[in-house]
Amino acid sequence: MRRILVTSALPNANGAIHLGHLFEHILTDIWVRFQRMMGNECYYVCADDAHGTATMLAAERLGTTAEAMIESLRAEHADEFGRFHVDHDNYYSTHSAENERLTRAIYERLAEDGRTFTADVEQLYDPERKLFLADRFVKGTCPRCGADDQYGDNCQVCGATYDATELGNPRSTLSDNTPELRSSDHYFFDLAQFTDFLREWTASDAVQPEVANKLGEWLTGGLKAWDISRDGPYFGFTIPGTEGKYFYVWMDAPVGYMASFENLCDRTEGLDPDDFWRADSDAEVHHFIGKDIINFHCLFWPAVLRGAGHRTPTKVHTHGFVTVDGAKMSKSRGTFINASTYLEHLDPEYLRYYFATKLAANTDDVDIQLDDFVQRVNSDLVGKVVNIASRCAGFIHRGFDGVLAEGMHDEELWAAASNARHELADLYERGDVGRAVRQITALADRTNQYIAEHEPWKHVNDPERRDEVQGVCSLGINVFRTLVVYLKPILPAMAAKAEAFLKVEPLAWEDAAEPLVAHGVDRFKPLFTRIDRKDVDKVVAATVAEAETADDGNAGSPEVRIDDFGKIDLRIAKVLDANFVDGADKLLELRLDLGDNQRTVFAGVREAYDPNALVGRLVVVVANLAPRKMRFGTSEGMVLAAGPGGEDIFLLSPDEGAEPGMRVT
RNA sequence: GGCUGCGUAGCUCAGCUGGUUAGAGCACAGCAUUCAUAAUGCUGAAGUCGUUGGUUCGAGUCCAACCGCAGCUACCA
Repeated sequence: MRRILVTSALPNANGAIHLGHLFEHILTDIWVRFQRMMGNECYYVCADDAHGTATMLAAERLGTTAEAMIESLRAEHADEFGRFHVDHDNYYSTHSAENERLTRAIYERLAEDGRTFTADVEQLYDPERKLFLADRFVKGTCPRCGADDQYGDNCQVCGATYDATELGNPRSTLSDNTPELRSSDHYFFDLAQFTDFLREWTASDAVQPEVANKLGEWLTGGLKAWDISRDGPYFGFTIPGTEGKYFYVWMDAPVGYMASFENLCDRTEGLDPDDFWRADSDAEVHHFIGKDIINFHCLFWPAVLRGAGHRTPTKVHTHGFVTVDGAKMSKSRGTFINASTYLEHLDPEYLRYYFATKLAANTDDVDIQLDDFVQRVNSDLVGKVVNIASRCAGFIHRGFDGVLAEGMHDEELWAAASNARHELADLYERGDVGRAVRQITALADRTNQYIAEHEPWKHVNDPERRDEVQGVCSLGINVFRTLVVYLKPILPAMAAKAEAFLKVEPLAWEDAAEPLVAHGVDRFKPLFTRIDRKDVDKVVAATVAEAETADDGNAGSPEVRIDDFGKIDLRIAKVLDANFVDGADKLLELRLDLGDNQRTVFAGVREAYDPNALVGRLVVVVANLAPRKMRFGTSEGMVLAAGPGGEDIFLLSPDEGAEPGMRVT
């Protein structure tokens, strides 16, 4: 028996679970369920990746603490994966005591052995927000082609790569201020020391060939040291022996796999993390990741493990990205589908099956075609596989008290179905699930042909041929049973219903070796209903609607024309009255004078302004904003303010002389 | 720009180390059938295998260039 620890990449703790995450977790879960059916001891852990500047900023925007935000999202993520039948043994967070201890221990070991060093780094700093700016938070002019509005790492126009410090006219995307150059000590992991080891490791079968090619590019180019520290403010773990220095999120994220597993071990008798992670462990560790993060998992992580005296991963399984109808997932097209939206309209097993048909052991992108999705599920599962049981069960019940025949009516067909377990196991093991599904549906085709050839409906009333009818339908049900075994890693809920129909214990892989003979089965009830294309359309429509109401205040705004701006009626208004709103911790209710009319507007400025201080002052409002029903009443406009939220909100007001009702142009 | 991968019937894909008229499923058309969640079976139509050159007795399969798509290009998670 193999002992296997499996992980999926850690979803970010500042966003919802969407199709991309589901693809990865479902494909991992299929592999895990297969291993368990084979009788292997297989643990599957994951966690939310909680750390980083982005988490900190997202929490600020929401006006809450990072800890509160990540815990509520963690619970939500775990619940949604569960509803897609993704069977994590533990869904934890990287912001945990276990992870902090493990990350520090690994770091200290690396530091003691001379695997790390410090160096002075010059970086852009936003004096207003008081933080060092990562590349994505700086924009400016490309130093090579002069294109404006480019991010701090590379130019979208000419493709040049550069340091953020080389940008012309840099500005912070967080505050729009001009950042200043500051230097700071950074801690580095000296990856180059592991070049020989990594060359060897990547040449083993630990990674797919195309991944090895990609890694070869970095290996021959020479490995750079990894900057594993960040200056505060940052949401993460502090580096031991420093002040205001934090571990970069990619230092503690993969350690989060170990931490999640350790947390599981703590509440599981007889399970010891060291059995899986010590250097000479004979257990297996498998990581499932997307191709965007192979450098972290196939260079950095194995080197860190090696340097810290742990075992290295048995295998990193890399997959491609999900596209929908041939294009990147898009909110406006309604294809950036969140788990929660999908669940409102469709059965999770539809998606699991469709993903399975697309799975291969390569890094190609996987395209979801919505029409194809509906057709494949309806035709393969309902029309072919489930149909076999559906059409045979009636005869067995009407003529034979629901009891299957003693022998196999067609030995050859039975052997084909039963023996397929060897090759299918091989395909599952390799991750070539799409090919496995094709072979499974081919078996279903063959079985439907077989039933059509023997026409049991013609002979069921002929006493001479009763045995034949029972034999044909019993074999049909037996083949169906093997198909359930083979599909069970993909369709656990359908398999459970089929097990109830067959009146058998939960099926294991080797159950396909022997048929059911002289065995009573239940009456047949539908195991699976067809997808209605209309429900798919509802998911798309709901996704579009979500995108329209979403607050994307941190995204870069598209260019607009003067007439676009003209559509917005901005007016000067005078605050007549301002009051707290019962039950709302962020809102104030404002009564505004717009010259020719008065309005009630709710503004999210409670944490920043005392209502009494607002009465009498002039503000700017969007006067033609569609009225919005809120929990506490209807808001008839929007008061303009700037700032990230919480206590840092700054109302706009006009210079002396402006009067209520004046239009802002 | 560099790099990695991909480009085969309307759609999803299979074609291993080059070798007879390029395969399957879905969709489509016709026929059959009615046991089954209008499910199933049979037959058929449909491809200059991204383009152009090359290697070879012979290339979808190897090489080169080009075109198109996706991704990566290391302090974005």
